[in-house]
Amino acid sequence: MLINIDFGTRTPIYEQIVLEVERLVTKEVLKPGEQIPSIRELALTLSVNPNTIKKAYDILEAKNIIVSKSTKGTFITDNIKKAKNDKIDDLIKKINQDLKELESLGLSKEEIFKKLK
Amino acid sequence: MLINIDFGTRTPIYEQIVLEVERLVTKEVLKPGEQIPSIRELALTLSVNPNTIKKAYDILEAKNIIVSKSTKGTFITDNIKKAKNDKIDDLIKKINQDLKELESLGLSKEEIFKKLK
Amino acid sequence: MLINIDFGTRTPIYEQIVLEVERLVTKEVLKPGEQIPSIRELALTLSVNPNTIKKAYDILEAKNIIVSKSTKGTFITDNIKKAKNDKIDDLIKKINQDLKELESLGLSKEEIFKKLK
Amino acid sequence: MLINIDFGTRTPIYEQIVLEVERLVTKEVLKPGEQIPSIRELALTLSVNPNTIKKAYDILEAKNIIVSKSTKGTFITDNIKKAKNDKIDDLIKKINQDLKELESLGLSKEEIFKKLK
DNA sequence: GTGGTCTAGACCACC
DNA sequence: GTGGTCTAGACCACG
Repeated sequence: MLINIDFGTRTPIYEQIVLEVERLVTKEVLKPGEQIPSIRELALTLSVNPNTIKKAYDILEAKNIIVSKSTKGTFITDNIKKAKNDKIDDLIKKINQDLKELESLGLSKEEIFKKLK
Repeated sequence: MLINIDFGTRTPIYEQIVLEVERLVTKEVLKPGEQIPSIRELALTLSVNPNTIKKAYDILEAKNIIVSKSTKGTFITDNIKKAKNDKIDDLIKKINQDLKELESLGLSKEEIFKKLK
Repeated sequence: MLINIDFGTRTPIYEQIVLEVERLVTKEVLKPGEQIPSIRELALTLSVNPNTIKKAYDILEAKNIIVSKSTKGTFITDNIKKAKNDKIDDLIKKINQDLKELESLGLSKEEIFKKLK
Repeated sequence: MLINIDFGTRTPIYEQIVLEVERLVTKEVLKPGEQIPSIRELALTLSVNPNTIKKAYDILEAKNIIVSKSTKGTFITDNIKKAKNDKIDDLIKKINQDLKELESLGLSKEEIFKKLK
């Protein structure tokens, strides 16, 4: 599982892991029903304390993104569309806030859109 | 000086102050050369420890947005245009990242722009 | 870490610490990636308040000389060459200013260079 | 009297005035026996508190660079050569320290002298 | 009164 | 244990 952790940033590691898993899910790299690494395994590959992985998995389970079946392993949930839509709404909201900010700095919509890729 | 602090948020107080001053400067509410409240004064009006204000002012000074003249007070720098341009560049960069993220989630440019205000 | 502090001088303690760490880095006593003492530890060995060490470390971090990783410790940055070159440029600049000053006092280049070691 | 003061620097104003007068004396812009501005006059032209000028003049008098004859005014001393030689020795000492520092950073004498103007 | 420095000590999240 | 934040309060030089 391709997860990037940035040590030395303010956002805690467990939160970064949550975000990374969400990212992989919404981009459909991880698909519904698919099994993800065990806590101990991921802890090793990321060089991170198992407690930290546990915390991240707990949060992901509370968000209905993963489900852990004891002794069997941990799996991606079936109801993924909601996660994806939430992500999209979040991004749209962020962009709209930034656009508002730019306009309040005196830029016109045309000027802004010219700068966007 | 109209500064709103949200206690009980993860972003530290001193950082909120930095952002608020930057906001007031980029929106030209605070103008070059203008004197801003003394450390003690702002500490009182915000009900915050003077050391916290000092830290915020230190960061703003490191960013060349204000200058502290001992025994005289603290003032907005003359070269403010850079601060404003930096802010704009930051925002544009953030938006472009979010747009890229949205496209990688399968949305077309048309779909995205329809949702923007 | 061999740091000498001169209490009872006009230059503040935190600044002396910054200079000492820079010195150790430019002289490659401290090497990229190396861990330096924790805030509390250095505070104890120098008999100085942790807040003072923190301030020094903050400045060094702003200068890209060290990075603080929460719960892990504080480390020397990888891009040290810049720090070293900055130091050299600083010194050259200082010397050139002093040379100019000496010439303006009526000394010829020959007279000056005779006095240098 | 051409004196430049940099407000907003760590070195106190009275000290800057002392240094400036010394500079003018060693460069023989101000000559032995010459009268310099009264405290009140200089205070006005520099927009500085008279107490500050007083403090600077006191120090300059203690250093035997000026002498104030009450009701007559303040004058440059006759024994100026010492002031000049002190200044030169100071500068040479500073340069030698910086040269040593540069060598300890691994630069050879040739490399250093190539960079000097 | 202004900014600048420093101490002592507390609390927090994270691991 | 680590770094990060914050408070309370003291002292200083300067003007």
